[in-house]
Amino acid sequence: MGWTCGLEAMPRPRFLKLSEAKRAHILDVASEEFAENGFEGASYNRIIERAGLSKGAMYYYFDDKMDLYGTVMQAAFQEMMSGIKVPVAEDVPGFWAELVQYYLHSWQLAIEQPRLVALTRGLMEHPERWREGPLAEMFAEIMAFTEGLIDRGQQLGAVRDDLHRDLLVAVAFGVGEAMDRWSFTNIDRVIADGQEATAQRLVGLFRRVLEP
Amino acid sequence: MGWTCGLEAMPRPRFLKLSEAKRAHILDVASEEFAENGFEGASYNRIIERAGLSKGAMYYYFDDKMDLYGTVMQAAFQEMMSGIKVPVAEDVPGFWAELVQYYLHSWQLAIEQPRLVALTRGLMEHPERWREGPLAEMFAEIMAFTEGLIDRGQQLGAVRDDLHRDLLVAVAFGVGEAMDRWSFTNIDRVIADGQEATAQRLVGLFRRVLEP
Amino acid sequence: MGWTCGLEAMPRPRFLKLSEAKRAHILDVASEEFAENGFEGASYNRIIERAGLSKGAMYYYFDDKMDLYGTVMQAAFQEMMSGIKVPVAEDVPGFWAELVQYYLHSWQLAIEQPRLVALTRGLMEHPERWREGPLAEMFAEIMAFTEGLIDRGQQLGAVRDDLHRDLLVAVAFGVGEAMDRWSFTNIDRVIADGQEATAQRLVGLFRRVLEP
Amino acid sequence: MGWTCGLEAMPRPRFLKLSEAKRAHILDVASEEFAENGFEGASYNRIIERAGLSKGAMYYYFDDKMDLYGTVMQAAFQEMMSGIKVPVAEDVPGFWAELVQYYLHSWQLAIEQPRLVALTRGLMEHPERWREGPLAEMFAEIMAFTEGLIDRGQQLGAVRDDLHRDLLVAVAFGVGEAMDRWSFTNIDRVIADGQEATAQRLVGLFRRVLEP
DNA sequence: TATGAATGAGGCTTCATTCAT
DNA sequence: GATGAATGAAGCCTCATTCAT
Repeated sequence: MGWTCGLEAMPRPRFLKLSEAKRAHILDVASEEFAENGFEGASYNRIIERAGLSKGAMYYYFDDKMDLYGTVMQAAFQEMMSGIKVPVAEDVPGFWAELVQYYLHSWQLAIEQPRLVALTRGLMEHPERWREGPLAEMFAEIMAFTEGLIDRGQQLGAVRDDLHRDLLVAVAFGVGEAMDRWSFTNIDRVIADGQEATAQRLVGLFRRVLEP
Repeated sequence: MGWTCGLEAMPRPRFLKLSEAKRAHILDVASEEFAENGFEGASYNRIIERAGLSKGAMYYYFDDKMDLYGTVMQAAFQEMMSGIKVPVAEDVPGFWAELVQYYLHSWQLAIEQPRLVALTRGLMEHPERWREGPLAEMFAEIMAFTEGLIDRGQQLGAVRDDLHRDLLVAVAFGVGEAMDRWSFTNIDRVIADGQEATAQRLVGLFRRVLEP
Repeated sequence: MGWTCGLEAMPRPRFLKLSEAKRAHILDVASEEFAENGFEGASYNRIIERAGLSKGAMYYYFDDKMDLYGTVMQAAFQEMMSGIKVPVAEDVPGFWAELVQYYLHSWQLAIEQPRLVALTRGLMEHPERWREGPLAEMFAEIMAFTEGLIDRGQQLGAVRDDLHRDLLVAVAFGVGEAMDRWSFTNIDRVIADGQEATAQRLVGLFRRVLEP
Repeated sequence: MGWTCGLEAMPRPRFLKLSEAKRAHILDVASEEFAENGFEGASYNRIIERAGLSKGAMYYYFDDKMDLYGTVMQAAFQEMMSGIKVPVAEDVPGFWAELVQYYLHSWQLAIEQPRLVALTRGLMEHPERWREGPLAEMFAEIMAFTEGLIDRGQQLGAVRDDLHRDLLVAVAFGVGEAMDRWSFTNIDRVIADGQEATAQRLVGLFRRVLEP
């Protein structure tokens, strides 16, 4: 199975009954606030006000601030994972090609929807906070996917196995995030150098870190 | 020139008149609060209370919350930079040895004073917030040092020059942070594998990324 | 005449059209909430939710929170009064025997259905609130019954008449409630001493207060 | 030692530094609200508003609603216990005289300051709620005093010992409360019959319940 | 110098109730 | 008959900051 299974985990029937437009508007307002301020820094009142809802209505749709946050994050998560399938590479070149695709996909997404990056960053900054609760499984899924990727690479001999897998995952994440952040800040250089060429050079960094 | 120049940049004459012990206590309490909760999440009232000061006194020493934060961060910055000299390597092996020393130094510091890590992380999470204001120059100094390092490496031929310097810096930072975070979370593994051996393996990752 | 007359006093035709099971379920949920939290502390929303009804339905069956409370209290009242007949004693021993039966009956009920006790207690705590409104007549009925009992006792010479009847009633109530509360809290002692023996000792307290 | 020891238990230095008038006004407003509505039913915002304070000021004086409640209850407790000394009776008549004095004292107080009765009633209604927390010791003191009284009476042979002490205490409390409540509601009758004569008759009820 | 009383906007959440459908 | 979306006042509490003394 793919990665959409996480979706059913947090059903909010009343919210889902809203019109697509209204739902999108609420999530848009909320995700903007959460992206800019993180969970703690975001003002629930401000979200409610900007969404044009009454207090009661918001609490009718969502249990509380955290519930809304979970919903926003889940939508973001789903969008980030859309188009990403379970790894299927059968040989070393295929593995790297697949990994490159993954990165390019997320890179593209980050450029098109920078808010997703901010949301994810806000989430990853305090991993201990989400150990339990509705966001735990999102974490678990991301981790499971990444670890599966590394495992596959090691099986194929594409990925080094002289370091702890957790460390490899952490460093790969760090490299990816740094690249995203850089390309985000220096978007004009990316365009100047050509998106394709830049991408090739960026993903090369992954191989340097991960290869045996 | 060394790295202590940052200190004079933000003079707070009234605070400096306090006794060393009192000053240290205030900064200790404040840094704990900021480290645990970040800037926005920290409660200025709580800091004042725990420091055993009156409201008036605190607002006499510091203009406001941000002013205190700046002072705390500057002290942290100074401590992190203590013992770090301007790079002097004259050949490629010397350059890597110097870089290794830098990382080992910051690694050791992170293990001994985890609060510094938390403070720095809190600062780096919202770099756009500090573009202007008292913290801007701290950023500038760190960047200048790092860029100087990279420049030196490229002059010596130790560091690749096919990528933008900013990107190299960003990725190196990302790798370093990921390694710190990992070694912090898995401190028992570090000890089990031996601190020395772990360090060797960790800094090897830097070379992979940076070498031509 | 018996004590069921109270029922017709507060007709709620729409609620009565419900099936017996549904009616019982609603009253069960509501009485639990009211028993645990009193009238003010109870959450009407919570009752509605736990009863599995829609908001509209609940407000269709009951005018408002107070209306539901009145219905719950009336059902409780009816249950408490079930099996209690108008006093018929013709002599002094018979009077005391009858009074003992009344107490034992309510004691048994309190042990079997502690919720009734909580409901009644919540009602008695703010008697001034129910001076007017649908609960006033319940009060009146209880008082009428009790006063009739005292009157009968005085006629037979079983009950003292040197104190105001209201005072006697109040004190008798107070004694009864204290005994209930005590036996409720110390149920293990009641069982240890034997329920029969305890009851005998408890009702002896009534006679001490009421006898000439 | 007397009964004033409970006082030092809950110091609120900032509140105590207020002028006597302001302190009295705040406690007056608060005690009225708590007396009328109990702890849960009372509105902290309403108290703040009626006291003419800003929100911040109130939270400067008191930690929270419960803290204010504790302070109010403690003042009430102190007033109720004022003039009550530890029992000293040496013989049976002295014991009853002392008990009568206790009741008359509290009766007088209840008539003069009915709010105290309401406050106490609100407290006693949910004893389980105060098992822990700042009010626990008030409970303990009241109980210790009452039990000490009963014990003394049993030692002298003035009080029956065929019933559990707890039961005796509970019933005595119940009788006292009922008498207070009655005399409160029927204050005109009390005056009509003469306060002295009424008191004599009322305390006679205690002896009936408690004597061997 | 130094205090600490005072502010009031804003934080998240629950409430009983209404009404268009 | 019956639904459930919507309301907005009110709940308790924390915040960074000011200012008369």
